[in-house]
Amino acid sequence: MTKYKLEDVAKLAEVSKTTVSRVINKRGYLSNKTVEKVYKAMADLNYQPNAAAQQLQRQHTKIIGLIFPTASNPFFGELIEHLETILYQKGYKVILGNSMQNPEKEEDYLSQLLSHQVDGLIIGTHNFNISTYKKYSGLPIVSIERTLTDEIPTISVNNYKGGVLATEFLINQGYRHILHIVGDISESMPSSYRHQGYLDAMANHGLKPLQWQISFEKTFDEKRSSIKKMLSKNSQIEAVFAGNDTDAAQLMATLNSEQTDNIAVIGFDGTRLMRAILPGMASIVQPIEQMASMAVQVLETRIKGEKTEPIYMLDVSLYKGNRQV
Amino acid sequence: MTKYKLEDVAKLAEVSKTTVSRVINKRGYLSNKTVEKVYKAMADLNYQPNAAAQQLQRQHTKIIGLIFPTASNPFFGELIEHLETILYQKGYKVILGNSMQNPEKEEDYLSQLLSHQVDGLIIGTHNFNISTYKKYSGLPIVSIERTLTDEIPTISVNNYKGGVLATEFLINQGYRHILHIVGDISESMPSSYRHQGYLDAMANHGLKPLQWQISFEKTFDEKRSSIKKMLSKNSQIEAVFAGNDTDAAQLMATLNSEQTDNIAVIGFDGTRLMRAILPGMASIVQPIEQMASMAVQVLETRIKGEKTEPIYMLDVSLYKGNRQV
DNA sequence: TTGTAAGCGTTATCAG
DNA sequence: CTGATAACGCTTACAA
Repeated sequence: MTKYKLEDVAKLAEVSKTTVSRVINKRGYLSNKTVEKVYKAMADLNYQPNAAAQQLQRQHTKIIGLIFPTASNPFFGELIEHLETILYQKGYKVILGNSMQNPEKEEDYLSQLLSHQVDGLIIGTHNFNISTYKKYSGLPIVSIERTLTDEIPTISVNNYKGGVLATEFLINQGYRHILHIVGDISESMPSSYRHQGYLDAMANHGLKPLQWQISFEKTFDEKRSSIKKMLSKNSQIEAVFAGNDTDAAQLMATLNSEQTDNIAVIGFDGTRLMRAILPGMASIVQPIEQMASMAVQVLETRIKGEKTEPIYMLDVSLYKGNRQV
Repeated sequence: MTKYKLEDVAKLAEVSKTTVSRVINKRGYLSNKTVEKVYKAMADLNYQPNAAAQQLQRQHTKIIGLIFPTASNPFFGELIEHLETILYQKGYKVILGNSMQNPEKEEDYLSQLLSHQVDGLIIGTHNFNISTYKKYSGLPIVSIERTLTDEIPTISVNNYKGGVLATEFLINQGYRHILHIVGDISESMPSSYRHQGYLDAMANHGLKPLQWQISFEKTFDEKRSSIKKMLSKNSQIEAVFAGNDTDAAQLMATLNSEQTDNIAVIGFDGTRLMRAILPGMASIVQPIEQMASMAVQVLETRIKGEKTEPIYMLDVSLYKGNRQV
């Protein structure tokens, strides 16, 4: 409420500002008597140090910036939650920015946050061409599932394997006309390898690939129309491998309402939420918590100025879905 | 990368620090010529002001703290996303803290963030007794769906009406044995009024209330066991009003897997996500975006030091669910 | 229209 | 063991 400063504490404890600072930071030699006096004074005033002053002096903020498309998608929601949890344990706070459908905002966050407002950045989005990121190379940035520049390390999963796993899961059940719903296609998205996995698995079994594109940024309403159009244009399909779980779930809802639940579906992400509320839906599960802790670990070595690998790839696994909960 | 300061820009542009500061903040009279020189110098150096120094001087941070149980629940995910979007437009950044199952963390965020690290706080959680909050009264805090102290304004929805609406929706379909799944019960949670609405609606129709408790903090696995137990102990029930959508969805999944889909279910929250992937599930929808903008609006008047109401109540509506998507 | 100097609240250096 | 004093990088009177 009323804002006290070091000086007020010092006065009350009848010592100097330096001494107070020392007891707060537990630095140097202090007599027990003064330590106690100071603690008492701090408690009496309910003193809290001014973060801005500390940051200015210490030259770091102990804040990490998180830039993701949206907090409302379960995958990002869970990722953000894990990141915050891990970072908090390490003494960091977290500034969150949602960049969805707003490249200017993304660039704004990048430049503002990096100017002494955060100690590092974890990015799971990018609406720019690589060149925009070039000027940030060398800074403590880690990217999740995006390729930004050669300098910025990427935390990724084995998307190719995921694509193969999903496709073969469907093929093994006897389906032949299998469609793949792809999201945004860009070389900077490792998720494109899911598509390659699908393509290769289909080819290996002599099957003809079919695909449909639904951009991640579309609203649910737009996605629903797109799904319906896809269904009406591909009457022969028997199974669908969706690029992510929400698309898969929306597809299942549509099939359900049209009594065509003989079409098999598999998604991608395997969040806790989706497996809890749609346990019957198969999915490729990403190790979200592991991705978060790897991202933090790599970011920390970056902050220390140490060398990191260009890419860290984690494993995925198949969740077959289970109607017998 | 290399960190430049005002002085470096000033030197390059051959003016004083003051002048550079003026052009950055567009304050006072400047000749076009100097303005341009300065802009050029800033661009050349890719200069970015030091946030800590600005904050120290200006005595505000333009950061708002958001403390919520978890980012991974769709309701909070969407709420957080809307809050971030609105706050960003108003020039604020957002520090996010998840407090779930960690009261110490919550208190830590409270005290740390309020000490000059943020200009205000939006809180959607509380693991404490009211007294802990007393010392923060008067500070720029707004709470969402929690009652903290008399001093802290609450943004809430008409939970009572929601409870009535949900219950009557089921009654009107002819169900008589209707169970209500309640979450955490505490006077500080306006959501308790959902329960009261249920109770009153049942009584008005001469029906006997039945309830089951599932704490919000439980894991999905724990919730699933609890749901199964509830089902086996209440074989006579025909319909369930769940306190939130994820519980409702998990219940539906369980019913589904046990071929007992003759039990009707209605949830509470009505997030975009849930309505998209489970369009068949009825729910009471909260106006999440409106709650976010109301929270920001009230917080801003608090920051200005102006008076606010103790409570702001928003309306809810019934989403009947729709199997014909 | 521009510059000088003081001050925001800490921490670090250097004396004592 | 403790205390002056000078930074940290910016904004803002007050002068010119």
